Amino acid sequence: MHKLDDSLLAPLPPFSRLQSGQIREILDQATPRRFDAGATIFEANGEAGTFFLLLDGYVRVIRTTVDGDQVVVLHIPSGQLFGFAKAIGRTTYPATAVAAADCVALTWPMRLWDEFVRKYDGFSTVTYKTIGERMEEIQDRIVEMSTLHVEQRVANALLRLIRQTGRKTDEGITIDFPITRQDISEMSGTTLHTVSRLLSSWEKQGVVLSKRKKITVTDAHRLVVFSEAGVAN
Amino acid sequence: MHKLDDSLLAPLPPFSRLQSGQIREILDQATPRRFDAGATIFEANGEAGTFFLLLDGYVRVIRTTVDGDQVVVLHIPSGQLFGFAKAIGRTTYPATAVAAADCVALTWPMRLWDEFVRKYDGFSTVTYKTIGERMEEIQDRIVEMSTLHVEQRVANALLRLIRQTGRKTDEGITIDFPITRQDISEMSGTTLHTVSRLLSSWEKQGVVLSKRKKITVTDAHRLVVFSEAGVAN
DNA sequence: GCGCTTCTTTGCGGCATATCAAACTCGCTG
DNA sequence: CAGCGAGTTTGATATGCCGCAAAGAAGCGC
Repeated sequence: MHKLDDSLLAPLPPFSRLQSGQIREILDQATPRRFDAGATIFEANGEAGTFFLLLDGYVRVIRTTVDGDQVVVLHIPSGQLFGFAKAIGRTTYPATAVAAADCVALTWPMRLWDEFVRKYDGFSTVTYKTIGERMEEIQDRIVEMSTLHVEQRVANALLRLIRQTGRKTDEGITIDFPITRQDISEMSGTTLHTVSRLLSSWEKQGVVLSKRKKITVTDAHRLVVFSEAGVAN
Repeated sequence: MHKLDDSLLAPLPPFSRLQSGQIREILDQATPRRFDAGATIFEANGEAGTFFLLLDGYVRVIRTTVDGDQVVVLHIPSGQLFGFAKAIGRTTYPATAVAAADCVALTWPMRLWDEFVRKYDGFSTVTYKTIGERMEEIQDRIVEMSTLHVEQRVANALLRLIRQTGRKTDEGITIDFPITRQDISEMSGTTLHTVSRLLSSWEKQGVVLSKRKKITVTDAHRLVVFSEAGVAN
């Protein structure tokens, strides 16, 4: 394993206010890890012994019900900290994290969390801002689920994906990791069948372009219309 | 306004580790305020100039959609801090807070937040624990909304209410503030009609007892069964 | 290149819930 | 205590979406 470079962390929000010596210190205590797409990074209610910084890839945070249904709570883009149970006064992880794509992450033992918060200015501020944003997002989800129809929710899920994890291509904006109809149904509280039907219909209308495990939004504006329009189609 | 007593705060989690002198300090900077049931305490996206400690009553946190639908995000019981936008890196409130019952709260200007966090040991720890708990509750709601039927969601909403804001009476556990079918429908993502039908049916079965704006759960155990049972009734 | 697994599409029927509509009841205020 | 508004109940009807079923594609390993 070659030595980790300072420039890896310097531009990221949690570390942006730190001096290069401090970043060195933090890096020296980190253990880099790889996760293959689909791998479980940590399990809900598991002992929270480690916190993570996602360097590359995407992480999907899910919860599983007693009878096996999965619900996607949110997606974490690279550059963000995750698994910081200690920051919210927990000793176990509140949800399961799986690698949505191949991932590279730095990991630290949780006991360093308090030390980081104490020693590094801005570290906790930025983290709590992230928590606030995630909280807002899941609140939006509740409002959506309570008030919108399936079509609108799926449109919103897609819009959220391209906003957070989208990559521009010449055809439009594509979701940067393999994602199935099933995944999208778990994000929007519906079934893979309904998602498939919607995507087919949207594809016919030239709003999206989809292959197996691959979705590209070609006309985000129209998709926004679908996410707002009530019953129309 | 008579002088506030130390013993008001001493037993509450955010202050439990503090010495009496510190509590005095905190109290001297507080402004007590009353809110009538139904009054708006603060508005979503409003300038977050104040944070609150609820001494008595219940606060309902809601979000309103563009077309006027309301969704209840959570209820805050007395003894908890709320409106601490600064703690999650915001300058505006993320949702609207209304008094579900007549309320008494202590209020502080938001600029004191950082000072409190710095000066008072355990203050921030306890707050972040609260945030973690609320986050978990909201996530549970998402899972519920995604996987459960209306009957189960309404049962869960009721159970949550009696757990968090319930008061024992000789007939069962009663929700300690006036609550309408409409309110419950806004908590469970359904309509007041459906809630009314469910409550009627449960009342016939002797599980709840309800008057206008008043609900008492007489058989919580059976209600748990409804919250778990799939299609049965 | 063949077969297997995983993912996707599409049709059909049923049902859980929303929606519409209207009457009823409670508790206030004048 | 009459009149009113807010909250509740209940029925009838409509429909969005799920659940079931089965057939296609697409990718992967052997």
